[in-house]
This record gives sequence, structure tokens and C-alpha cells, in this order.
Amino acid sequence: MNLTDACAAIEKSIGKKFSTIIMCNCEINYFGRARSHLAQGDRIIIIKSDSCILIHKPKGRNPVNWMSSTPEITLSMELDYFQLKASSIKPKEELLINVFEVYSISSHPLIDTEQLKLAGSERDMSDMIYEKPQLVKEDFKPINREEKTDYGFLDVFGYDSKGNFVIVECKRYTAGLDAVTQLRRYVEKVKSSKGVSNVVGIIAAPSISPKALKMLTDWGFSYKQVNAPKNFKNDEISQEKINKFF
Amino acid sequence: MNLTDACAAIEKSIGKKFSTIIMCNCEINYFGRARSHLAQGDRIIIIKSDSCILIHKPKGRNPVNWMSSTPEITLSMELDYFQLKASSIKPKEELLINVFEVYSISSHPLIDTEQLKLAGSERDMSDMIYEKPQLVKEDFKPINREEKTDYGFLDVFGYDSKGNFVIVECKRYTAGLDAVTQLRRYVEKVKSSKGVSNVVGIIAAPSISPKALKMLTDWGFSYKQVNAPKNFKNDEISQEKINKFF
DNA sequence: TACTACATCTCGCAT
DNA sequence: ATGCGAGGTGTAGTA
Repeated sequence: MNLTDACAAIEKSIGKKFSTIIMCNCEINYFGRARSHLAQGDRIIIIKSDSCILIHKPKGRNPVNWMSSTPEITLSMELDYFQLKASSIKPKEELLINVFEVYSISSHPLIDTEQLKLAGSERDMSDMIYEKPQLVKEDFKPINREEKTDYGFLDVFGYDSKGNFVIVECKRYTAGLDAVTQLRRYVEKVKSSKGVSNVVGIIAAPSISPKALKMLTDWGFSYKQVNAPKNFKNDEISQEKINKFF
Repeated sequence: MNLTDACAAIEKSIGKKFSTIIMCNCEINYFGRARSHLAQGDRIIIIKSDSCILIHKPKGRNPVNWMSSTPEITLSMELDYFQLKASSIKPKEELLINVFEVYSISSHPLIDTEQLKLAGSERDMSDMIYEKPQLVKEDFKPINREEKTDYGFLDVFGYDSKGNFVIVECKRYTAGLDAVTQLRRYVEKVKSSKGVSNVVGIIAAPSISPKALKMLTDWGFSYKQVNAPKNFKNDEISQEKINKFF
């Protein structure tokens, strides 16, 4: 494809706020929060209607370069390439793409008013524990969940039958050292803020790493195996399907 | 575009391991680590040569759905749509895309042997501190950097002139509470493992959050402002350009 | 705006 | 395979 024509076509597509996708040979320089250089090769450039730019190599899940924060996009034709330049002010960043060859351009006004419905987040997990506290501790009476308290962001907290303050830290995946130190921070904060010592710390997660478990028990906390729920709310029938799948 | 033809074209492109990009109207269901549903709308489907699949809405930086771990991809024509199905075994996941309308298909064998060169990572920062320890503490004599010891991953560590053990935790961005708890964990580990008490903990970062700073000083640690370097190694001329840009 | 913590995080590295 | 920590992380929620 002729470079000049391609450059003009892209400029037009961007101007119309169409989703624009370019398969091309290019080199890329980035300056900003870090600095990067990628020598010439074949890539996919995606320019969305909100001026978000993604550049993908032919392999891998993540973009090799990108620019998301409301950039200005300008195109300029040079001798044997055209340059696509995207800038943002805060953070101060600059993305320079020199395009040497264009294999294909796709341009279309895409409309999508729907939003993703997701089940199985940590929030869903803490909701479940709040509703069924016995999943974590027989005599656990939760007061609240996912609350930014004076003590920090506690996933679920309340009291047990002995009057101990109970703090539950949820992880939807294997709990590691981070999770334990996080729990410790919350427990210490509650102890010092309330001036009490009878605080029970519990990690609720599908699994826990050995080192994390050791650290946990060393500090007098405990672990309870809990899996994140995967049913949509107000969607009774779904759990059956899920069980069939897993 | 005719759905049956589109389905065949996509199947052929995937079979040849071409990078394949589809602008289409579709609905998406995902089962796996979580569960998600996205009702009908216009999206961009990217299928790479390594069978990595990304689905993008017309806005935003991140894919709304994806599948990266060596999935099998199958296509099947139904009455008024065709289904693209991707499965992976571990983790057990399934991605179902029902395509109702195809606006464009791009297919090309992309070749890219180059790799991103990046400057300004935390590793670059700890290298710099190792080489210029006075950036952190006048009398700091580093022993090693980026070492996985029995105590954890210490960014830079060594001794000062008073014989104190010094641990430096680097962050390339604003240090938060997690950075402080991480440093604390390392310091405590070193203290208990070596049976010493004279351990100095320092956070080196361009900035630090107020709460993190309070916690840091409460625990007797300190903060030193350090910025990540942004010059490529063996690239003397570059720093000049960087200075001009910033 | 700044701070905090989650994410279907992903990715690399080391055990 | 698992554990651990960085990331140009991005993103949402909140004060």
C-alpha cells in the first residue's frame, strides 16, 4: 500500500473518530515514565475512538507500547516513512511511531453500549463471607464489609462469641507474604486504635503459600480455605451450570 | 460481509498462523478464574500467531476479554451467528464469542524479531544506587544488589561507616504503605536471621505518600528522594536528549 | 487530586 | 510447577 495514501487514510479515519487498526512495519520510541526503543518490525497498531493507542507485537498478551491518557495524535509524512506521534501532558509522555510499510488498514465506527458483567472478584468473595460468616469461623458475627474504616480497608470484620474483634482478609487466589503482612498491618492498626489486644486475624483464600502460612501462624493468625463464588447476583440457575463446568 | 464466508476466512487465517483481526458485532461469555458476560455490541477481536486472543471494546486501554495460555481455537457456524471458542486446560478456562456481524477482517503474516529496549525500571534504579551509593546515604557501602537472600529480595544492601547493616528498598514511583511493610519485613528478617539489631532501612523513591512516610518514621526507617535513571546503558548521548525533553 | 488496594492482572525469574 | 515481586502496570473507589 502506498505510504502517502495510507497516511492520509489513517488521518481521515482518526479524524472521524473511527476505530482504526493498522498492520504495518514500524519502529517505536517512547519517552515518559520510562523510556523505550523498539527497532523495525511488523506490528499491529490500534487507535480507538477515545484516542487510546495500543501497539501489539505478533505475539503475546500485552501491548509492547501504548498511550492512554487523552493524547493528541498527529501524523506527518517523511521521505521513506510517516510518523504517528502521540503526546500527553500529565504524565508527560511522548510516543513516536515511524511507519515504513503498511499491510492493511481497518477503519469502522464501532458502537458498544454494553458493559461487562463479572462474577468471582474479591468483592464477591467478601460479600459471600459477610452473608455466610460460618464459612470462615463458626461464631463469627460480621459488622461490615469492604469498608474503609479508620483502621484501613478491611474486607470483612466483626466479633466472635468471645468478644474478640475479628478481621478477615480475602484473597481470590493463593495468599502470599503480601496478604499476611497486609493482615498484620490491619490487626496492628485496630489494636493500637482501639487499645485492645484481643484481635483475631484470618486469611480467607482458596490456598496459601507455605512461607505465608508459616509467617501467619508465627504471628498468631489463621487461615481458612474459601473459594470465590462464581455466580452472578440474582441469577439462581447459574451455579448449576458452573458446577457442571468445574 | 457474509457470515459463512467470514467464518471460513477466519478459520483459514488462523490455520495459517496469520495475525487475524476482526471488527464485528458479538456477545462474549467467559468461564474460568472468574466468570463474565458481555451482551451484544461492536468489538475488535485480535488473534495472534501464538493463539493469544484479545477482545477490545471501542474504548479503553485494556481488553474486555482475553485468553492467553495456549488455547485451542475452534469455529462453528450456527444459524444467525458463528461461534469462536477458545479453551485452555490449566488454568481451566473457556472463552465463547458469538459473532453476529462482521465488519472487517485483516489477515497478515507478521514477522517481528526485535525486542523492546527499556530504561528506567526499578532494576536500573538499584543498579544506579549500587554504583552511586551516596545518592541514598553519605557513608553507604553496598555489597550487592537485586539479590535473593534468605531474607527476601533485597534491592540494594551493605554497611554504613558505623557498621550498621543497610537495606535499601527502591520504588520507581511513589512509595506507598506496601513498600514500607515490605521494607519492614526484610529488616525484621535480617535482624532475626543475623541476630543483630543495628539494621538501617531506607526507602529510595521519587516520592512517598504521607501515610507511608508516617509509618516509615514510626518504625525508625528513613526516606531518600531518588529518581529512576532514564538512559540506556552504553548510550552516553541519550541523557542529553532526555534532559532536553524533561 | 492523591492514596489505597484489586486484577480473569501479566510477566520474568528463581527454587 | 510454584512462589515471589515488578509493571511505562491499569482501574476503581474514596476522601
